[in-house]
Amino acid sequence: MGTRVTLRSVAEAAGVSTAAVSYAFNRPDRLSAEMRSRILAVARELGYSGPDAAARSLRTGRANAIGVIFTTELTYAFSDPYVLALLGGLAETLAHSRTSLVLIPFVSVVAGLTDAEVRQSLDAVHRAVIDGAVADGLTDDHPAVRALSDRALPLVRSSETTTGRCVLIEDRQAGRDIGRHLANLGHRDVAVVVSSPGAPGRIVPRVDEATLYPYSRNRLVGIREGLPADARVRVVSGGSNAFASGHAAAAAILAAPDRPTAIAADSDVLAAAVVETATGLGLHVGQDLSVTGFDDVPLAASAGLTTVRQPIEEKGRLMARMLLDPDGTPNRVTLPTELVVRSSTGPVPAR
Amino acid sequence: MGTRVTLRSVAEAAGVSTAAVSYAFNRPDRLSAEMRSRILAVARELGYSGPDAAARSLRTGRANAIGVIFTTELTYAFSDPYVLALLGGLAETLAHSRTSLVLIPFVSVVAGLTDAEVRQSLDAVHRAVIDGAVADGLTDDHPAVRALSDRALPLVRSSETTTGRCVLIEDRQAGRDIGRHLANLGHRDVAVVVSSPGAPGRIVPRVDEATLYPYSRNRLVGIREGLPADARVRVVSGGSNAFASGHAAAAAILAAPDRPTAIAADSDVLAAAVVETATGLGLHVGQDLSVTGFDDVPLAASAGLTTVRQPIEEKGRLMARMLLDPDGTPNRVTLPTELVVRSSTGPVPAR
DNA sequence: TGCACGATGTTAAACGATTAACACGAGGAG
DNA sequence: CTCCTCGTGTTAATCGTTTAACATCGTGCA
Repeated sequence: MGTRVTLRSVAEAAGVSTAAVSYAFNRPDRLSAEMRSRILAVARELGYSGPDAAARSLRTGRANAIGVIFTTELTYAFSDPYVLALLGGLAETLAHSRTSLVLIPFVSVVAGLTDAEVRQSLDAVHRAVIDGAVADGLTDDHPAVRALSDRALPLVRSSETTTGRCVLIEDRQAGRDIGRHLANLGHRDVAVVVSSPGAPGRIVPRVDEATLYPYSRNRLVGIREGLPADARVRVVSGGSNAFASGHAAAAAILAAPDRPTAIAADSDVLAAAVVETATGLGLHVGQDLSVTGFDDVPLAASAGLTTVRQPIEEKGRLMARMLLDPDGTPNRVTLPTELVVRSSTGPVPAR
Repeated sequence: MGTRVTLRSVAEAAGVSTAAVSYAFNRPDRLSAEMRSRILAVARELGYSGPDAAARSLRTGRANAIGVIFTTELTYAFSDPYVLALLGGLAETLAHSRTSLVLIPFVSVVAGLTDAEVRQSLDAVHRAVIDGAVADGLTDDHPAVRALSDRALPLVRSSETTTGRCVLIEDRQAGRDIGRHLANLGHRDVAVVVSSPGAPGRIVPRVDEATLYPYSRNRLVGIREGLPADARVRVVSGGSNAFASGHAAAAAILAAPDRPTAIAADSDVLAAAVVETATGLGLHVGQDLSVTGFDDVPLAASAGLTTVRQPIEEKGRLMARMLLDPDGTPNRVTLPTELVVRSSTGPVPAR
């Protein structure tokens, strides 16, 4: 009574082998209908609810689940439209293959984490029972990525990697599109708000640019290329991809006496926050100040943001497919982006 | 070379027992520093990345993960602000206990699913390696809930249950608040848009009300109680909790020659869609037509929706805590709600 | 009649780890 | 000097399945 019901106890109660019970649950065709229903009857009677998930995973080597890990902490993730679109894409592909989505909480690698905290985070990565993982925006040397590839799990990433599989967009080219668009409008003084673990509003010195997320860095390089050589570009930390961070960054930028004529943000969320802040200061966005975003999430359209559209859901679908069917899919895919011009950008004001 | 590196192979290579290797990874205090570092060195050399997750789960009986299952399909879930808030709450509690969140794809039980599809869905529930689960809005007799409780997993729900643990809100009381509010404004003809698996826009006959989601049913009962006895109440299916469904339901309702003076929706998303549709038809919401929502998600404030606020994130936090610490938390909690009046409701138009 | 074959069960070897229980030697207390 | 304890390491049982390989038997076919 105190002991748990297992495959074995069912087998004993039914007077058959454990193999038979296993087949009854997994391979109906291997058993006569009569035997099968007898076994299932006994199982039901004993309150046996089918093979144990963990044991099954161990034995078969399959978990029927894939992990997901983000640059941002899980708690924030659910308010980030980019992440949501990606998850939506993943879920769509997974929906009909009885594969679950395991969201691994990873305390993001901001400064000042104790060793113990990092270790505990990594522990979650090690203990996740999964067949593969999707890592969004993480570099090769990110501890979580390392942990995953150490585990020899199939891994699909959304940033450049020489070793693994990835789904990319041309961040640099997209940056160039933005830079050129602003240049054509006459802008020569641009602030770039990058997603970065630092405190929002802080100026990112040139030497630190190497530490930015790869996509941020690439976009930044592109923006510089798209602008004339003599343009001024200041790089400002946008903190996490959230409204509050965007507000803080915008406030810092707009408080400067020689404020820029345009602000290019790393995401639509940040850009929308910049717009809000600017509007609050009495600025007319699209005239006094131009603002660009990135991603073209639904928010962008309603906020009238000029932005770069990337097919996020398609990215998710593709990543999932690359994980589920490693042989039927390429190692590396680059998806197209497109500059979408709306009302948040306009000619540089006549001084 | 072809064979996988395991705890055992490391032990052999290092000339120690498997126990020692296990301790090296799990219980540093059980080993001398020297021995431990020697073992870790050998492990690194062999490319051993730590104990296998599935084996560990089997042996310890812990998965370090909890499952989540919704009434809505996973693909839609990520665009449902209610779900996102709940997930946010869950994640918040889980963040620091190295527990992952397993999103189980369950093909929702709409009509016309083949047996095979349902079975496959249930399979995902059976195969999920988890320590417990959160089920949002599902009844006792939902197949997925049954599967979970058969597995004898701790389960926390957000709907009334005699047997298990749950976090509730007073749906009926909240409904009464809405009904009374509308009654005070003079409304006597109200359409209620309920979340239901049926096609949006369809009238739900009285006999079918028993099949609604429990929270829908309770709110509906409350609304009826809040309205005068002679008021007319028509119940309309809102389909899934998405804008498109809301539009369809609203279109159907507003097309009727004797259209109601107020529409009470089961969620803010549906309500916002109703507002859009009505506005598109030239109606002035708050004057020509009153609309109420439910949840008070961020969307509600910007849309000016009169709605009932429920503490969704708190719900999530609580559910997670009840799962992680079954002994330190009560079996059953009821959270408060509050009617929030905004501009989407107003006095019934003067005929 | 003989025989190969499909259908149906069983045997038993993994899968990769965790952890009581025990063994052993060194050092401290009495 | 003896006994107890503490720190380290090992032995071996166990977690609950899956599945190749084999045994058995009734059948259809030449």
